[in-house]
Amino acid sequence: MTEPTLSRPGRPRDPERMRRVIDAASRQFLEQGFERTSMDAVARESGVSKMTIYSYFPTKAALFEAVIGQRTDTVFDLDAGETLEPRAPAATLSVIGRRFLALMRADEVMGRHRVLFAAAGIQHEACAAFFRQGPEKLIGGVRDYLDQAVAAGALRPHDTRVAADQFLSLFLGGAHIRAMLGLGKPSPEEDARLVQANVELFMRAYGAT
Amino acid sequence: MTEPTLSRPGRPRDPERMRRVIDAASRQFLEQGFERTSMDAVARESGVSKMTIYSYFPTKAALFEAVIGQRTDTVFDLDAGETLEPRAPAATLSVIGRRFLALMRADEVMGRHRVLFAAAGIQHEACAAFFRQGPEKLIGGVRDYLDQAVAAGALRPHDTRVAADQFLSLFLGGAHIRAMLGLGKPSPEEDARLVQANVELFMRAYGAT
DNA sequence: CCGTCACGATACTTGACCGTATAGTAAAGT
DNA sequence: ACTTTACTATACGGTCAAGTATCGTGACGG
Repeated sequence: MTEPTLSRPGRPRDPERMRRVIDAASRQFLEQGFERTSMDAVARESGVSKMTIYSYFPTKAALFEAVIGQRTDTVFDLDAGETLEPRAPAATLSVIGRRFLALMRADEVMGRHRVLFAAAGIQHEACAAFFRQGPEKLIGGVRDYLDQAVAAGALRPHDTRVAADQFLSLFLGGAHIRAMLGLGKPSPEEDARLVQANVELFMRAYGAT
Repeated sequence: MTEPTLSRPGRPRDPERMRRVIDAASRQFLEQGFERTSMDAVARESGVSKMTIYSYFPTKAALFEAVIGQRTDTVFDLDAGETLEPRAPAATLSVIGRRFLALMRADEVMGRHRVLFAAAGIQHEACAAFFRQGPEKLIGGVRDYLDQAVAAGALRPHDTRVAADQFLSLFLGGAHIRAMLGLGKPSPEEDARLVQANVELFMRAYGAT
């Protein structure tokens, strides 16, 4: 908690500029990847001088890490909107599935996955941060819900951690790979059927009825 | 079926060279990605002059496509080794799961996925070819087996095509993402448990007993 | 109003890398 | 022998991009 205004001599920094840089860099990194994005292009799109960017971030990799750390926390809040009803797991899992699928179909999210997979050996810290704040947190959230449903007697999985992973992974099959390869996304109807099929599989296996 | 030896004048091509080039390019592309691989490095590693490479492939992208087309067909033959017994789906799916998991854990395969995801918007043809010969063919193979099992009365899925996709996607959860991000592979014991859990989920939902 | 810092504009340095050009050598046919 | 083709070695051209250097301007505090 340092002073918000340190009141140093000279002109203060403009936080708006920083935001514009991150926004432009985010768009370009996630759309074109790390190597194909140039600092000049980021400067041009953000309307900020390249020198200013380098005054914030010492190197291109640093800007990249800032982009990855950005917004990863706001990705997904399971409890947003509808409340998760422990006694109606089929309906609740449908909601979770629909929202997870909408998330995974977003261009920004697919871009993030692509660029981080490509950076696997090189940007270890960014990959680790993403995994913690993304997939791991999501699985944990679903697991928490499953625990409630088990406590309510509505589900009987062997292991809620494993079951949460299984449920979410069901949405990462052929259609997702196809989309990740840039070969087109499924229609909303196909996605709706996917949600239904996956919830049904899950409930058949782990339902208490 | 053209003549194997066309007997043209001049020195014949050395097929061994071509193979060495593809091998070196494959290793580097799948390990470091398209952009970070240089033609000079491929020439150095393969022990072949750069000019010779360009006499085979007009451009770097062409060499890349050749690498992708390569070996994609030999990836996975479902019927290799054990025969698939339609009356014992639990055991058979365990075998399929184990082998699919071994495939997905291979560095070469993960590299292929990484590099093709990264090439999503750029190398459309390579991505399409990979999807057809990889995931699509695999799902089709599992689906064929499920059809046999249904005919034998051992399984009752709603839709074998959907069920095959579901079964395979179960192996693409957190552990797979973690590995794809370069954060380490699970132990053989963890993978064995994963196979067991997934087969159990699948059999509970779709088993005929 | 003056020092200090933020920022823009732009040119520059440096290096990597794709693809080509050139000159010479090796291996096959006729 | 002579031609034709495959191949090596090496150097080169051209482009692009990361990061820097310089000069100028504008904003803020004391």
